[in-house]
Amino acid sequence: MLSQRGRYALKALLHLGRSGGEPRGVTAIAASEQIPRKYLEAIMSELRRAELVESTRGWSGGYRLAKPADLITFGEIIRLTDGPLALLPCASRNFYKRCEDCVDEAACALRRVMASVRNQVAEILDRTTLADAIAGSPASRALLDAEPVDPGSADTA
Amino acid sequence: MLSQRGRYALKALLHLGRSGGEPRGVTAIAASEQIPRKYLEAIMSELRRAELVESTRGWSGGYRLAKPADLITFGEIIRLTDGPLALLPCASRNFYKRCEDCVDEAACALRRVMASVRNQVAEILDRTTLADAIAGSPASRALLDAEPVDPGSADTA
DNA sequence: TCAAATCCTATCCAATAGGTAGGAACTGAG
DNA sequence: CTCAGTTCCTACCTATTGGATAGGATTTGA
Ligand code: FES
Ligand code: FES
Repeated sequence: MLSQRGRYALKALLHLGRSGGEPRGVTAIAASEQIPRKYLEAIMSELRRAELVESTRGWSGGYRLAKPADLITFGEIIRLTDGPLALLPCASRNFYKRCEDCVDEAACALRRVMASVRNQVAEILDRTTLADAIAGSPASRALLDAEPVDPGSADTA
Repeated sequence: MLSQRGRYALKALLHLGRSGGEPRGVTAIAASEQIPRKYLEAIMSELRRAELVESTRGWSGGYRLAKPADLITFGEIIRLTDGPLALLPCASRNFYKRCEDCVDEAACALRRVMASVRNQVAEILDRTTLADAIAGSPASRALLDAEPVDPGSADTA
């Protein structure tokens, strides 16, 4: 399960994606998405430091996406807020860490299974963008149907 | 990421699966898998209460699997030790819980994406058994081989 | 009877999640 | 210039959880 913080971040970013390029204030987002205002403030600050959003202060300031919505993937957001997608450190690509107590990593049965899980998860989350989700997620729908992916069709961005 | 506890449980169960039907004591498992003995003791107790393993006490006692290794799936183990497979409560089948702050769940873009992730994860974990993993995971290998193209590299080799 | 095993209850500690408080700094409208 | 509305920053709080240990009661075969 991802953290509430991560869920809020995703909801806020989707909100921004829906709002075109207009800056939206934290207060507006918080009210609209039912997120505690002060908490969201901290989250947006983190997203800004990670350069997923840009901010303008003062008068009619607020936040907007730093990139087009079809260039921001769920994968990068979740990795930012919740860390690894993998179920085990040894099965993660971006946050790899050795399992101290596993004698032979290459032969570890557990790791093999978890690596395949990670691959499937990353496949979806790194391909699905905010724009996809907003549009009704055509990309993830293809994956949802559990058909082996046909490389020729269903091109995203 | 799953908890250390969950990882220990999986390692212990795999160990039992490899040991045929002979009971293995906690001390033996702990030493062999490099798990803190007293901690593993508590974990095994939980697995027994969940009827994944059976125990015999006294002289040459220990634990053994309560069912054949090809009838115990990773899914049920992980759900027991770490709860939901899904990334969001609203995307979980077995631990479903409504998102209080989401107005219209049926229209929630976030939920759609997360539901597709959950389906893929459950697909693997509910099909892969301890026996599969021990045998070199033929089931998960099939899924692993379905791994499509890397988004960053040249398409359709 | 004794040693080895499971079983049970109670702690303990550090880290994290989730959130709040209060205010400094910026910025356009008036 | 002033002011309201905004982001920004630091600090703090509390409950829960993860990970583990302590100490012993209970069972059981050699
Ligand atoms: S190497 Fe990570 S579980 Fe074995
Ligand atoms: S319904 Fe769960 S995130 Fe919207």
